[in-house]
Amino acid sequence: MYDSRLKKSDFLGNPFNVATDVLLGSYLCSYVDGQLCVGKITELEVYIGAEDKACHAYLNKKTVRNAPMFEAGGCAYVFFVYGMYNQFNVVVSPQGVADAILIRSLEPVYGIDIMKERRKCDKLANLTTGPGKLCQALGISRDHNYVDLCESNVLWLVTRDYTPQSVALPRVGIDYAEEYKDVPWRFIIKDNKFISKK
DNA sequence: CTGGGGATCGAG
DNA sequence: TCGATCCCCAGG
Repeated sequence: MYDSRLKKSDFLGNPFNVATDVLLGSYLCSYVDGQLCVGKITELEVYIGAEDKACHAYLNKKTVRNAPMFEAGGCAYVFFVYGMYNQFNVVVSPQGVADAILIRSLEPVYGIDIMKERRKCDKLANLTTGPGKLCQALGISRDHNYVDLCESNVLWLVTRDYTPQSVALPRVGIDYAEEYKDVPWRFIIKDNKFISKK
């Protein structure tokens, strides 16, 4: 189990299809400090470089920080915010197109004791329900920026084993994004309780 | 609700 | 070089 990896071509379709038909319900796996952790992706957000005011690469503007977004689909983009948290994104689309999917919540599947230790928290529902929390729980840091999720033995993705029903919602924490503030580009697994916000 | 915390990037 | 701002979270 957990050996049926997502492959390069899985990341190259329309970003919204990749989000709901490939990534939602698939498994994010990390092997950090000798510890395997696995979580099912229950919540994510789509960011589109060319037009999206909430996207780091709005207007395809490339900077040192967002450069990974311009890599080909399957690349990891990890960035640091608010002085203490990391956020993990899966880059999608072909090289040169700066689209990415922010992973917002997971349902813990394996390595739960390690997650509890890293998070200094015993409550299952609080381990991975937020983009900063899940990075902490799985040991994801900026060391993993640019990791090739199709090849890495540190951070990778495994195909989902069923087709979850998805629900579209507005994205979180982007009040500055004007007309893109309320677009329903956040997707969750219907009726799953491992979600960051109602 | 509040504020900590540090990297980032564009303005000057 | 500086400083406003940031795809958040824990604690009260």
